[in-house]
Amino acid sequence: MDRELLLLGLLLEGQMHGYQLNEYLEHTMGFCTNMKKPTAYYTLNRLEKEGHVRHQTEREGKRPERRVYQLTGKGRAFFHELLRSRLKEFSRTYYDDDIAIAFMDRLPDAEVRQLLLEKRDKAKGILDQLRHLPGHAGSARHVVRHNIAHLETELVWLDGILEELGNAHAVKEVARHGQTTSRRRSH
Amino acid sequence: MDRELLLLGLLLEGQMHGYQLNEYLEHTMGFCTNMKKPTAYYTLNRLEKEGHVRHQTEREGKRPERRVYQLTGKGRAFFHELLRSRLKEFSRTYYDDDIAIAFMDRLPDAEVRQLLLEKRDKAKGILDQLRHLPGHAGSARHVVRHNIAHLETELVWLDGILEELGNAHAVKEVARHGQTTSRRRSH
DNA sequence: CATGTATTAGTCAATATTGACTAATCGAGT
DNA sequence: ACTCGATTAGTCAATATTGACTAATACATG
Repeated sequence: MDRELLLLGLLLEGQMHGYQLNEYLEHTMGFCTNMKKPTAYYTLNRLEKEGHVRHQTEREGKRPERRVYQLTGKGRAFFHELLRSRLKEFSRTYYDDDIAIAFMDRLPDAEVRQLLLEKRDKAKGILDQLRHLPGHAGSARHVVRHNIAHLETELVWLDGILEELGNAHAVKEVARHGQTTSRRRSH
Repeated sequence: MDRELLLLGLLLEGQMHGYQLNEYLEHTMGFCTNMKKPTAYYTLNRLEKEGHVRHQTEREGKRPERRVYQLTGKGRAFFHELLRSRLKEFSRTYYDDDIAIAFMDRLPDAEVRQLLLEKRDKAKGILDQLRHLPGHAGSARHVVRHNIAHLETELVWLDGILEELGNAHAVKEVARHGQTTSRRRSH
């Protein structure tokens, strides 16, 4: 993901210390990134080395020292450059789960059906979370709609596979009623 | 992505040497993974260290030595374990491009419109490639349909944004005709 | 006042990923 | 016979990512 763009974008709103940035990442931006804390610090260090951000240390009361980061002029320009380039590129998404799907015919249909039902539930859960997210303002709204749209597509696609598997199963059930044989061990 | 599952799955079909595996990855599986060569070798080494695959070296003619990899019994069991676990989990996809979308209101609408039109073209290009892919057999068919479905969703979503931007622009044009004032600066 | 738990603010070692490189052989054209 | 580009088979150094850890303060509660 575009870690640099994200951090620069957050700092564009005003200076922040590391902890605030990570709060923001995990809570407010959690619906569109999964960047972890050490990655944020790593990226901030890189941005600083390149002169896009700078920091001064401060402390509040007797709490540990903080680094308060802020954008430099160079950083602001870099943000806009990155933003333009990312808006016009399209980065193809590869779906992690596709690998398993590609090999699913290695397992008996009935078992695959059960497993995919579990997957479907989990996807549905995430979709519901997104739907009940407090309404985001501005462009963030598009991002929420984007993720909802893709999750809906995911469910429709999964249901398609499940139906195929279900029908195959039903057909087999019917066939079993017609003849007495019991077939199929699970490897 | 699930590099281990993919390599084990390929080796399930029969032994292969490194070059063949990478050919397969890049060409036959290119539509659902972007694993690169060094990653494949790295993963093979790990799988070997764990006893899931083994190799013997051979050479054909005077070509450089090859390592021919094959699954062990342990590897076969591990494949099925991984497969079950991946089929039932749902791994949330985070879209790289969302970060830029979240910040798009930092640029003037008209420019964003142009940039997103470029993005749309690129997405459409990939969709067309997928559509003209030679028909895959077995479960691979689901994977192709999966990716096509998501790309179609992507286009619909992009068109939604473009229409909003277009309309806003149109409204602005109309408004400018009606009154003389020009409103709305970006930020 | 002692103790446990949450918050704050990071670091570090281990792992994963890949662009760029090496180095040999082969085949086709000249 | 020689050269040039393609094929074959990897390696390596650099970069990116994160789980697990440290360490201090604050705050509640018996």
